[in-house]
Amino acid sequence: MAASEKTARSAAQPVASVWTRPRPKQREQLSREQIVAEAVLLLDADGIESLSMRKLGTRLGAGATSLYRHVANKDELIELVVDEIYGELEVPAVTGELNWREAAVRSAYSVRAMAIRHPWMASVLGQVGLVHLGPNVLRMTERLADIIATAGFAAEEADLALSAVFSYVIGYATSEAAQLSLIARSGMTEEEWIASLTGVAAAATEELPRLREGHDNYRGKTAEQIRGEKFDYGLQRVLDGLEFRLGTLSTGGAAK
Amino acid sequence: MAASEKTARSAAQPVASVWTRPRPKQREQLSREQIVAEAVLLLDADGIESLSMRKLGTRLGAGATSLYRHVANKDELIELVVDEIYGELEVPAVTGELNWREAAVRSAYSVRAMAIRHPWMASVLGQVGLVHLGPNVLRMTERLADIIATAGFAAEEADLALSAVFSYVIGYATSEAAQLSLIARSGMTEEEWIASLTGVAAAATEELPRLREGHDNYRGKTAEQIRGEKFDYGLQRVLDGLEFRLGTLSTGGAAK
DNA sequence: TCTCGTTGCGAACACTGTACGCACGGCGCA
DNA sequence: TGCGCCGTGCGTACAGTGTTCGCAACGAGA
Repeated sequence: MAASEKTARSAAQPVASVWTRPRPKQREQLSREQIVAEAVLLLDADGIESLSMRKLGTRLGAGATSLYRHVANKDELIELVVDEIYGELEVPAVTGELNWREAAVRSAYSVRAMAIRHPWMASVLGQVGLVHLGPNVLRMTERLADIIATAGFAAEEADLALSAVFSYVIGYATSEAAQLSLIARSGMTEEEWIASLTGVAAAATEELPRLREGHDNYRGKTAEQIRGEKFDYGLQRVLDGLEFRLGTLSTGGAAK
Repeated sequence: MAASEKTARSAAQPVASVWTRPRPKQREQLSREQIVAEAVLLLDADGIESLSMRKLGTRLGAGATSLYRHVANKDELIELVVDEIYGELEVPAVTGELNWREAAVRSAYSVRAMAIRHPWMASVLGQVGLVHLGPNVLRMTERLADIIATAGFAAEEADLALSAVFSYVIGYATSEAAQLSLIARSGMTEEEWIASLTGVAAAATEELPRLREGHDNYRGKTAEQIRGEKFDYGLQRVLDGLEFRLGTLSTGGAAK
């Protein structure tokens, strides 16, 4: 729109009247925060492959290349966006009423909710890694480490334990998110999608009895229920494993 | 271009000699297998963002658009590539000498090795999901389900247990792979990269004591050792959790 | 020998990320 | 008040991208 204003100005109205002047130009400043926020909106709405600098620019009422005054790269923009999203996570502190396991469970569910809210994160995490440490990522990691430490892990083991839980949660959540965004792109509901998929795979699974067994137990539950139960089951097993390890530590036996 | 070549040919060399003939044209048939294999080579060498249809075409001595005779899409190509890589996994069967836990460990290590061999898989898995079932993915999943089943999980729980292990392994391996490919792109060695990173983050971690603690325990080990130990620790905890669950099942108590 | 389906491929289109240089507005200083 | 400068927006341009379309050439079958 800025373009049309300008060409109209110079072509149709060469006279420099006050009224046809370039328009006070608004000059409404862009800001990095604004850009990141709008990028999140666009990503949530249309997914990762629809994020282009030009589209983002016009959404902000700005030219495409204006963004580069506030952001070095598209890659840098994505890093900022990732950290922004990590800022949404709720990692509770361990208190008298909330033991470490409950705190860990809540944090895990917060991560999963984040992945479902922003399914494009799945495609982005594999590219950017988890290590590009924005302030929010750092803060969250610190608080998670705190939960693990209060569980009773010594400093040299806490990092390992944290990585165990986090890997499970991220692995499950990103798989789930990737699947959901795949479904969304297909335009079906989740149940339709699963039906069409099992229909196609029925022939293939004939000589794959185990998979067939697994799928038969899902009757009568919504797909969302299943996903939730699956997540919780794995999470409880991981935490069980860590608690078991704590037990062997306190009784003096050093496990492998 | 073809037009100019052709006119040049017919103009400068109107005689239809055997040697000046249009070239037997080679016509060396492309095949889907060839294309996928070359794509894997290119991905391994230069990473995901260097995979373009034109580049892949020229590598195969073919025009860019010729590939579309054998592959519908770039997306479809990537699906094929993913399945191809899954075909590399070694998932042993449970035997008398190899109990389920050992078989699971070997499978897990095979997945991790795959992710390190092909770090671009990390960026791709988040986009394509794990569900786009090529034959190799199906076969592997079936064999993993088999391992879990022989562990003693009933049909309705086996799927949950499988998902737990798989999520952890995928989560860890993709994080690791993403980190490694990030390092590779930076041109440093892994140790240099870590050093530069901790240097930058030193100021930030001052008020984040837990993170600082964690990092101090890594002295005297190579980065590769650390990654390996971390992976193994989490894996053992997940398997511990599943074994614990098996115990509560056999003694009759139904856990939450 | 002729025809037909299959395959390769050049040209073209709509987009992408991004470098460059110009124009403009507000701010500090004379 | 005037002036110059710096930060900002943005038009233009370039090299690449995925993909479509239509043409040309080939091998096989009639």
